[in-house]
Amino acid sequence: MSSINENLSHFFDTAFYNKNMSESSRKILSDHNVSITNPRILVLEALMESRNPQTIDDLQKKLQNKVAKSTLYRVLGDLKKINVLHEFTSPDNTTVVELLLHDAEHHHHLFCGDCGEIIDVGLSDEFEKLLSEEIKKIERKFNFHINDHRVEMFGTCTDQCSNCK
Amino acid sequence: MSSINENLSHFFDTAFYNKNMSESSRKILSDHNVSITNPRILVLEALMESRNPQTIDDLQKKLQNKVAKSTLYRVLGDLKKINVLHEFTSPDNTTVVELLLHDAEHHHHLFCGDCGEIIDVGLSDEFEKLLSEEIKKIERKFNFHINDHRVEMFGTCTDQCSNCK
DNA sequence: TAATAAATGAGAATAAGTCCCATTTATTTT
DNA sequence: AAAATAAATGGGACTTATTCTCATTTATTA
Repeated sequence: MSSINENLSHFFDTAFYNKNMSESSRKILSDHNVSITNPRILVLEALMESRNPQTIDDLQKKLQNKVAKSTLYRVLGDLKKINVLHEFTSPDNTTVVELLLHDAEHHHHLFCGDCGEIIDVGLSDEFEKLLSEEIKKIERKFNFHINDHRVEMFGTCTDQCSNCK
Repeated sequence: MSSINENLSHFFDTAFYNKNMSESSRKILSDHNVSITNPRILVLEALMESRNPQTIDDLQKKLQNKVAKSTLYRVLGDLKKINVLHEFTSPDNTTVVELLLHDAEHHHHLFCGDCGEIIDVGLSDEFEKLLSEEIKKIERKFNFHINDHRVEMFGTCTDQCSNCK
């Protein structure tokens, strides 16, 4: 059975271990030649605060009176541009965002239709290998160049989601 | 190499073969105990006109001056409720919709980042079987009940998309 | 430290989707 | 088949998420 700690691991197994979030944030920005500003640090910190994907609304709440709405959207755009942020849409059509740190493992998402929680899920290496093979077939068949893929799983947590119990 | 005809096949291999779209639309509605109205027929016809997923905007253009915007959304909602319509979001955050006829095969989506085209893709039976196994593992691991899944693939068509050439 | 360039805040503008209600259309009853 | 009832529609107002604008502030460079 999975635990929050397991989900957190991809953050804490990293070079960021033992650094505080502000330092980590600065490093992310400087590593990508993006100027280091307070709003950017605050947004990155908010993103780091939880392991799983968050809604824009979650972020806005965390950043109330600290970062303007327009700035929040702009900073998220900046982070997408340097590929440290992944944005997607949950089945109820809410925009959701998560940090993609350099060593964050390739993963997929599990959506709870009851509470809306979104959980990062890794699939086995063997399976990913087979999926890559399958994708190569699709590339040939449709004459496409495929550079990314994602498996989304939809269901309901029976007792596990933090919001659901 | 795939062809449009192959993509169309899941429509034309069906009971709808040899019926016109209006008849098919009526049948869909009556089969689901939904009252048969003109706007519903028009929306269903517009949905049947193309094999691949369409944006709401595509539909609005097809239905200009025939179905009010509010009605279009309402009818799409009705069709979702009776499970003949699948709605999802493309990577550029556009809402996209496709008919799910009773014998439409389980399939996935391939997104072209250049032209925005979305293509229905079937994966091999063996692969789907392995994916189901993998999903069973996830259900146990996260204590979830998973009732649906989707593989999304992102890339660029090299010369194949209808809009791209 | 001054000059220049970039980023921010606040709110106006836009766009997708929903809601409301008077009218029309479908269904049921007689 | 017509009248009565119930459901669906059109049109526009409303809401909400996101983007845009521009004067001010903050960061970077000289």
